[in-house]
Amino acid sequence: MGDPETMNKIETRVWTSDTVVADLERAIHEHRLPPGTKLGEDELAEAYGISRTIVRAALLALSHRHLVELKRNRGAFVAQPSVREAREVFEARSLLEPRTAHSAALRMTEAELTRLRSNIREEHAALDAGENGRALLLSGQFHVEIARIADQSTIEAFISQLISRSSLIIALYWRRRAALCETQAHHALLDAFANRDAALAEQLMKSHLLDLVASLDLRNVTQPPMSLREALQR
Amino acid sequence: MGDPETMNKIETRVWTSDTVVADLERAIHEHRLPPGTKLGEDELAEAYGISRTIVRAALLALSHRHLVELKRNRGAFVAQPSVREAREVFEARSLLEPRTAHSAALRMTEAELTRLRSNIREEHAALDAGENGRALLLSGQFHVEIARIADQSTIEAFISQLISRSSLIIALYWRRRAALCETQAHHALLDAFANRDAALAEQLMKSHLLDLVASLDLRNVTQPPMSLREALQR
DNA sequence: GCCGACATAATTGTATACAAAGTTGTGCTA
DNA sequence: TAGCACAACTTTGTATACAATTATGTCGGC
Repeated sequence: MGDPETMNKIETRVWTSDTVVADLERAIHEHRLPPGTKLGEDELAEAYGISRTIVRAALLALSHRHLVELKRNRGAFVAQPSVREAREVFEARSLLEPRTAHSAALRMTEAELTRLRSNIREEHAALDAGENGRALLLSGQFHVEIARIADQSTIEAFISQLISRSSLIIALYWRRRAALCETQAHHALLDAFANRDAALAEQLMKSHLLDLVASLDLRNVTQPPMSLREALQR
Repeated sequence: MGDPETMNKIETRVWTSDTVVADLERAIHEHRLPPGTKLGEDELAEAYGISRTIVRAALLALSHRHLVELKRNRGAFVAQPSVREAREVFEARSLLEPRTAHSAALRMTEAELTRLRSNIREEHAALDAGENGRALLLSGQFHVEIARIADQSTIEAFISQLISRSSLIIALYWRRRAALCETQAHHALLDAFANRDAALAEQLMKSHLLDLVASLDLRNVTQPPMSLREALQR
């Protein structure tokens, strides 16, 4: 594919294992790299202008977060969560996020409220601009931000992972319907936070997650591939 | 240090990244590798009879589980959770494990009950034999087994990680007192499971975790090192 | 005698070479 | 022509060589 210039990322930046992980995770979260996409080591190494060593470390990290599936002697692929895994992810979220929202409501400061408000605003703007991937990323960041405000970095790390995996789940199982319900739920949560109503925030988060699961098509039919690309690469 | 034979692991076994991770994780969990221990790459590579490539992958995996801390250009060390991190780990456990015990109670079969009973028996035997490390490992496996029975592999993975980290926390902050309370709590849980009393199991797990935190000395004094070895290697 | 700078050694970070496994394409046979 | 076997190619797995960074030990100056 042409000369290296065309496929390289920003030339000046130094890519380390962590920055490559962040870059790939973002791309996955935004659905620029859909589930099942092959992530060849040489391909990535050339794209980032680094050696396979760093790429492998990044892919290993992503596989530990269940965003990438490593098949021995076959390569790395963007993960394709099963229906089972999808249910499990949202089960885990339902255990973690409502209580975390509760804690966050009690610790919320004005500055943090402002941050959340601007997040919702950006998400809205992205939706209006038709940038669905970016909107989904921002929507996820809203949830992670709440965990951060709760000041529980361990739980935050779990939630962050679950949110990323949720993005893959949405890519696979989302049934196109109302896209606005998301931001509405976030608005409601924000009001609860603004009023420091922890109990309400907890309840709203719980409902929000149930709504999310309900908006998925988790019947076992058409389970694994859902795209012809997968049919040939597995 | 002498000829390679003396420091090698079992010669016949083929060590892969995953098996090395499991081996090291077990050693950490059993306190054979106490917090702060330097894990040199060449040292490990020679011990396992593999190259540094595999060792690095293993250390990377362990760092993602927060069992090993990687300091750039300094090396890998068995993690030393801060008081803050200790509190966070048990906060996360308190969100995950009680509900998981609830689910497990509803799904418990006779075979699984037998497994849990034998686990408690082995833990008792280990304690009697003075093998505290092994007892701690078995105690942790009891909790992970419950998550497995609940049939939620995603939550199980989180709990498994938290249990391993708890082992480090116990190594650092355990205040020597009653050592038997552990097995008593597990016995009580077992009875609840045997009676399929999900509500009771949930409550018992909640109490058990509170007792565990209470048995730790999480005052901020003497926080980081706690051993002279650390004083010089950081 | 104590402190700082420089040289040396040890350890980790990265790239690359080679080996192993898998995939694909071709040609032979039935 | 369909199916199988073999060979060439591609991609990943592992080891190792080299570079960069940090730690250590020594020497000289104050």
